[in-house]
Amino acid sequence: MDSSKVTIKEVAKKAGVSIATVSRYFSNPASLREKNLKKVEKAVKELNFQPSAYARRLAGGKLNSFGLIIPGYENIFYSYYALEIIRGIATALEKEEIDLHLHVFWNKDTFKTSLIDGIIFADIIGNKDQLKRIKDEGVPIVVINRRMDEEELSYVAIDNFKGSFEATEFLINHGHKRIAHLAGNLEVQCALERLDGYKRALAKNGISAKPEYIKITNFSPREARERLENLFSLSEPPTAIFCCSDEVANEALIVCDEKQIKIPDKVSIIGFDDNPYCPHGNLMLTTVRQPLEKMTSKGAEILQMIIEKELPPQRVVLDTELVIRDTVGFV
Amino acid sequence: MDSSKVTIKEVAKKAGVSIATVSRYFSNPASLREKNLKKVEKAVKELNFQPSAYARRLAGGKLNSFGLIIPGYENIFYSYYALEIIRGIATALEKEEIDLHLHVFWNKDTFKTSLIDGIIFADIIGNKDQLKRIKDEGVPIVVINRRMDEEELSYVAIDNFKGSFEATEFLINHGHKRIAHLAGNLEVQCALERLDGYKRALAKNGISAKPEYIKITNFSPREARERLENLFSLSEPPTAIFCCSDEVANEALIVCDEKQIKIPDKVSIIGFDDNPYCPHGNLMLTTVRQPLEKMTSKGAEILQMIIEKELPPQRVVLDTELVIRDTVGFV
DNA sequence: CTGAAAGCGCTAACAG
DNA sequence: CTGTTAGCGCTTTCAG
Repeated sequence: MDSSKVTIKEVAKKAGVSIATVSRYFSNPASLREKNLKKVEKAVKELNFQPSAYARRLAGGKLNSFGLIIPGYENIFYSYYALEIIRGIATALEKEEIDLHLHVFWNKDTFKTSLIDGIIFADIIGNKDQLKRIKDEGVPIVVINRRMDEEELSYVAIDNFKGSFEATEFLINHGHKRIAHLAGNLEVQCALERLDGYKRALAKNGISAKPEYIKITNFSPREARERLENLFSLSEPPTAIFCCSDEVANEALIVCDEKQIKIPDKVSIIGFDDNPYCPHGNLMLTTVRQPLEKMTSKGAEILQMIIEKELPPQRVVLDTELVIRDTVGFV
Repeated sequence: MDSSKVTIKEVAKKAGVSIATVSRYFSNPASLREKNLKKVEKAVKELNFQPSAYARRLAGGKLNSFGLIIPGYENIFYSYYALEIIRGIATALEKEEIDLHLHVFWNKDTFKTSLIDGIIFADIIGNKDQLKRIKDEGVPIVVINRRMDEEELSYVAIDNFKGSFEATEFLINHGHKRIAHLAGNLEVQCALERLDGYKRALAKNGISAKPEYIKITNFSPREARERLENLFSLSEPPTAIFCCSDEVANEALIVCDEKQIKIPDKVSIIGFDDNPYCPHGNLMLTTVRQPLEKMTSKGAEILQMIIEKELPPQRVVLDTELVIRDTVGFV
């Protein structure tokens, strides 16, 4: 029953045709005469033949396998974000019978491009050199969750600036003036954009951004907790906190709980992500939803297009959506 | 800069040696003369050469790529479980510079075994035929999270029976007699084992298992909610609920919250998983922790061993650990 | 529409 | 220790 060695040759023999015909059966069945088609079909079935992907690739074909590279930086790989990306891409590719070759970039660039037809980068954090190398090899690439205008590259990003701007204005429209921002690591593009959106909204509405209201958390709940302690011990504590992620916002909810600070009466909170894994009791978090699913499906789609026909870099920026729930009140 | 076409031939030419020598440089550098080694090294660097994984494989080498097949059944792929498996395997393989080829089994068996050196199955649910086919092809296999004693297969499983038994006895030792069980889908082996453990603990302690206390939830919080309503409307509602997963247990906590049923005073609850994504406000769930990380690392390790040298099926069963927190009280 | 034949890039005997 | 050579399984001209 060991069919591991079934090759195109045996199929050809069994079907009484040449191996070229068997090959055509897979690549262009319409070009076969009805009779031969049937014969090959039968032989393939009986031998349980599956063409070897690598031999195929070696001979110039496709592997039907996309790479997905996720930065290991700051445990991004262990975050909700990474999870959604993996799911989204896998789900999008499934329809096309394309497999996902998952790779985490820790610090050495060990990715083997010979195992894939194209690559999706989930953000670029600390692996710019890798990106360059792979690009130089001529491998089709799509970058996700990050604008890449400086390069000749396709990307699908999210308008973090706008999302952040809207969220902050939402707070301002509720009468808040003392608005803090728990920012992410500013080496990460989206964190920077979110900070910018926040600042811009403040500026536009004539509120000066106080440095003591801006805290870097690196997206980590634990660090967020420290910054929060800080914020609440200010002589003029903020009445609203705009957080770089739901995980951070969730930590804020917990800290407020502990301190008996009533939400949204005393403090308003907005998150970013719309992460379903962050439900805090009965309080539903007001947050900025990222269209992660759309981003991944679009990314997968673009990569396929690029591979199919040579195209100029495709650039897509997706809008976020403010999801209004329970954690913002009027001041 | 397009190095996509750099082959072993060009490296050989540049280094002034034969392609065989270049090949040896990668497979067994120690066999080269110092001088040639240096020459090849230099050429490889300058040309930025990376051997083609598929050509290598075709010629009898390894791909250094493991497949991971996750059943799509009942959205398992979208669960905490799947996430942990992916992370665990990817992390374990990273050290060995082995890549992960991720594949979700939805309903068609489309997995291409020619893209991997070996396969890890994350449970077998609805894809027994696929397992059989791949096994027949002679591909090295490890099954994770499922005993496979009926087959000649390696596996790393978890002792669900024992974990469940201990949890139920823990409840009994707290004086509970009316203990309900929210079970998972019984087509899933671990769900069945958990139910068995529960029944056995009851039996051992002279408590008869009431059918109305055993509810199937399919691991779904939404279904759990319905069953819970059911349970609480019984003339003799349970004083303790042992749940098949933390997600289900979490739903139980929420429902109790809504119904103002005090935990653990009025009802005790135990989950299964120790899923960090299920924190319910300040109440910490008492639960059975599964050693998922150990399971994945062990699985990856075994697969490597099997590939290295032909071994008889390796069978490992890991213990769970009861994590005592806030949700179980005396009756 | 079909078959023969020339590789794709690499490994692994086999000679030297 | 190193080079030569015969494939690995498949695709793709090129004739027929």
